[in-house]
Amino acid sequence: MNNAWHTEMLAEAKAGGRVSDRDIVDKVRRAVLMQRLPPGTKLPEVTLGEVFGVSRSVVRKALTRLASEHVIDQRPNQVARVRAPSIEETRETFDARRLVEGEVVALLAGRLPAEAMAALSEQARGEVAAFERGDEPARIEHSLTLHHLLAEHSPNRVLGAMLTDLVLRTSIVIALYKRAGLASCYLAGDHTRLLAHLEAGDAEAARGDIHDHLNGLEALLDLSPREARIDLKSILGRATEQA
Amino acid sequence: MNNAWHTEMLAEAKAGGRVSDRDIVDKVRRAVLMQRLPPGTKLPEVTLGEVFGVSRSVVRKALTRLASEHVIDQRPNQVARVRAPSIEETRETFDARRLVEGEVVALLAGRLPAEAMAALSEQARGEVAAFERGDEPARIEHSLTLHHLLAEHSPNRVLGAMLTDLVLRTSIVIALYKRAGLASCYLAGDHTRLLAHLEAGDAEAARGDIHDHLNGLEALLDLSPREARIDLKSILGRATEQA
DNA sequence: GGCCGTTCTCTTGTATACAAAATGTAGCCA
DNA sequence: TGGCTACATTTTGTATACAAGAGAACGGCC
Repeated sequence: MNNAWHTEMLAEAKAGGRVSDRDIVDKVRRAVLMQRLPPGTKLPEVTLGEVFGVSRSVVRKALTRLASEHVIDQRPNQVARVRAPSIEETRETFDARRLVEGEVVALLAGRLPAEAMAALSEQARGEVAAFERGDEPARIEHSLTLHHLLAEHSPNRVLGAMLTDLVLRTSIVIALYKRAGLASCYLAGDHTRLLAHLEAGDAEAARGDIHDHLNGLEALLDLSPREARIDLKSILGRATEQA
Repeated sequence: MNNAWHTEMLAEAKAGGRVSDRDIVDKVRRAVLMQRLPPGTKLPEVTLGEVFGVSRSVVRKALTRLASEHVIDQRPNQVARVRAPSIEETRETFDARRLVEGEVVALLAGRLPAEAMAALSEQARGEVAAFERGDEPARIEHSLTLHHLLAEHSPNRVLGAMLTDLVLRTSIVIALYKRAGLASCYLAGDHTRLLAHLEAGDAEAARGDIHDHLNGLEALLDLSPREARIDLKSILGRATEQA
């Protein structure tokens, strides 16, 4: 039984002091994003409770939130499991994000205050630096932050909230379906180009940048049906192994 | 203290036998949609528990789900309240729905199986009939079902789920901001026209139909800022009245 | 040897008890 | 009269106990 993540999370949890359901959500989400919790991993309520030092009440609330974020699957009378989005859903998630993020950046073009542009540029620069020194986790962090900033600054907050969700979901499937042997899902220049068009106020160019960026990202994934089956098997294998 | 809805819900609840969190979510959602629960109405956990004959555990789960559906506001250490979307959010919700539903119907054009088309037509016909006999609740029901069917048949299920959420949210704000004295928010022919274009497979025409339909709906609302203040006052008045 | 039913354990579903926070109220003082 | 503080009530946050269901292991049977 693989329960290495127990001790890892416990260490992080203790450092922060008291833990609330939000802490659990953040930690689990991060662990899924970083693939420390592979799809299919069971997340029993008592176990999580022991790990974080809280009762099942808090854990249950956290699990409910994680389910609404599409991070885990929660079925009645069954242990919650880390979700394994299908190939089909992956494609649909990318399509949805193209639509929503394209609209958001089009709305955003030429409207971003200087400080927001500066924050975005900082993330873009940080991503380049992290890539060049081979620090993939840090690069992902910067890239995620950049897109989350776009979502936060969306003039349309409803679309912004949707984008936040879609960014998380695409990140999860990228980690899941990243072509084996690929060190990084970095697309040089994409973010810089987008930021330039945003500052110039060219809405359609920005929308095009987003489309190109997401197409490029999707092309880095291995979404062939044959591989999908193999992946499914390994997921199921892992699931029983950790039961 | 106005607690008429207690007895009303209780009656409905008892009829169904055992109640689960899903039942509570459905009933409260419906009540909000039908404006039996005006914005600002407090929803204390114990009260709901007594009404439905369940403990706070179940109620809490239901409230969490309702909050994730944007039906209620849940703040820490505070009683849950029926949400009152602002004028600004109303406009943004309509914009988001135009984008998403437009894309969904564009994807759907020419791809709907005969049985699905038949189900959609039936709802459209039912809406006309309900309008003509002046049964507004039934008309709303048919209209809602029609749009939910569109969302369910979306080839892209991620967008479909988003559309389901947006349909609910727009329905709530329509009920909220409907111009006073307007008997119905019915736009004759809109749904029929859309269905014709869907069957003909004209994606862009269908997208246009959705844009027109939502523009027409939005035009029926009273979204002037001056009125907004008055509405806010009345909302606050109601909230204290029912405290 | 393989398949099926039973039991047994583990996990979730629900209810309740207690603690903490916030709100509302009354009384006091300037 | 107006505002403020202290108290009382209400309501949520958390933990725990018990019940019900699902899944796994075991034994019997074909």
